[in-house]
Amino acid sequence: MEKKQNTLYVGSLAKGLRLLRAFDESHTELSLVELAARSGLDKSAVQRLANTLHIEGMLEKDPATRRYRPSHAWLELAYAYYWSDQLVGQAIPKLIDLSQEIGETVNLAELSKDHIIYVSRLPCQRTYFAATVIGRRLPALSTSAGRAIISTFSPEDREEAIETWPLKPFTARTTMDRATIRNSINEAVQHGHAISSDQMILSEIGVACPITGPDGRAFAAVQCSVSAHTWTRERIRAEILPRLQDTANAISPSSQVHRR
Amino acid sequence: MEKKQNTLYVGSLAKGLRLLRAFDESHTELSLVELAARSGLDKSAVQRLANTLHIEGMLEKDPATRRYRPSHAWLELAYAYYWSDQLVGQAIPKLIDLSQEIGETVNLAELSKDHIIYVSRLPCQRTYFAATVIGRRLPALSTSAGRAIISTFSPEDREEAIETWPLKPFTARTTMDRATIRNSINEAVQHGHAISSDQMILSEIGVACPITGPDGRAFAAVQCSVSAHTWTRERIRAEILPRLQDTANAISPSSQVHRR
DNA sequence: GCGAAGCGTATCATATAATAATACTTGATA
DNA sequence: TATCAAGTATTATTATATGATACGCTTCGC
Repeated sequence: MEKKQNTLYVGSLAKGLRLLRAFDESHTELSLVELAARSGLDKSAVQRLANTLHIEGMLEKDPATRRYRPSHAWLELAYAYYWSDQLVGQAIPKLIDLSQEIGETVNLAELSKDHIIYVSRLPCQRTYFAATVIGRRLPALSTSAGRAIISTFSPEDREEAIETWPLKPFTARTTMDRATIRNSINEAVQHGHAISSDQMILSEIGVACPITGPDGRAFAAVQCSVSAHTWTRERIRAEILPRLQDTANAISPSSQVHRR
Repeated sequence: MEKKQNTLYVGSLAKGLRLLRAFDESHTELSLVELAARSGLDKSAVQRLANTLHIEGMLEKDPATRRYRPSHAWLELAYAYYWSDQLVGQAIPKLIDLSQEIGETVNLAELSKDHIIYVSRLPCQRTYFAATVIGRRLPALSTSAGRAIISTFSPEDREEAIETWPLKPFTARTTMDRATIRNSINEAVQHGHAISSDQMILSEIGVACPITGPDGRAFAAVQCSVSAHTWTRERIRAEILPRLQDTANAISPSSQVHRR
């Protein structure tokens, strides 16, 4: 149809990947026609591709309903990812210590273009926003982790991020005003950490400290989510922040002993 | 080459998936020729397929070294998986409670053919086997979780599993003798839980209780990993087991209030 | 500092392998 | 029982993926 591009591009493979991406939090199992609808491919194509994915173990197929679901292979890919990500191995032990000390949920977030993605999560308190969020990708501007990371950018990059990176309302109180976000990030520049409330879930407060590279620019953040019902910003600053900051510093490559 | 099969099979897609699977714990980034070697495809094919995967955001490419790495998209797939797995959502809150109570690492494992796969992990103590293992797939016979699950099978299925399912030595002390494994599983049948030592890592003890479906057959297990340096089997039975068992029972669908 | 080897990149003629239309089967609904 | 929607199977056609080959850039050993 659309002559996609050069001869180094395998269209069938790309189409197959679109099928995988058709699954998300609100589409956990899909029928053939639903897959076709969501991927924009015709029924025949989906039939062939989904069948291939099934044979290759990438899609589970319910024999009764004929509907497709993600398979365990999707988790195996995550497993492979973890080994490939230097940061995760470095950070996990320190994150465990941290979560034990403060007794609250601790996350590791990485910058992924103009989003952040949660790479690691250590749930502690049983909170209602304790849903597993590993692999969740959120607009960087709307998260404490993203703002902490952006706060380490050069003024120009910072401004560009604030002006152009995407926003999406998740709660009624998600900040959609870029001026407000600019203030929040400026505060982060001052204090070395970012705090945000009610961005993803109501009455959730997030605190984050950037993990900086040798050049001082952050590419990840240690983040902590707590309930506004039991915490105030003041108490967070007093009780959580110091340890959070220490952990982030300890993880930052600039502070690492040079090895390997 | 080998005329794979019918017309409902898209070879290019399958080949692309083979590239993804070329990455594992010991192959975290691969060059073009390495990919070719590991996937069994020729250089040209890999060139095209890897390029496609890169364009589609499934592979990261280091501009300097030209080597490929898994991308964040691999985690997004895990995210989608979690939503599609009923059990995870049900289990997580209870697993959090459990890990808080006993203060040790708690895992959720599911049966995946003749392997088990770790679906969820709540690390607690900072142990040296605390490496993130979500998505790790291990021979069911070699794990406490696998044995706990098998122990709920009918005698015939149990025997078939013991005789035919794969084994692989991970440590010097991994049990490779099926008779010994049979004993272990028989014990699990008696007591409703399985304990194993030194199977994956030396001086690691695993305890697991099966999560059973309405038919009494297990498809998953709650598992707990502790260090043999601080725990004995007796103490595990006394202090961990009761709560572990309670948790597994609470998660088992047969015990759930009927909803949805 | 030179030659060779290894790797990534680019190009192209060819036929394989994916396509999309169509027809068949099944099972749910009313 | 008739109708419809969804899943499945088959086919001729051609577009699409193929893999051989050639080029250029690094890296290494001598």
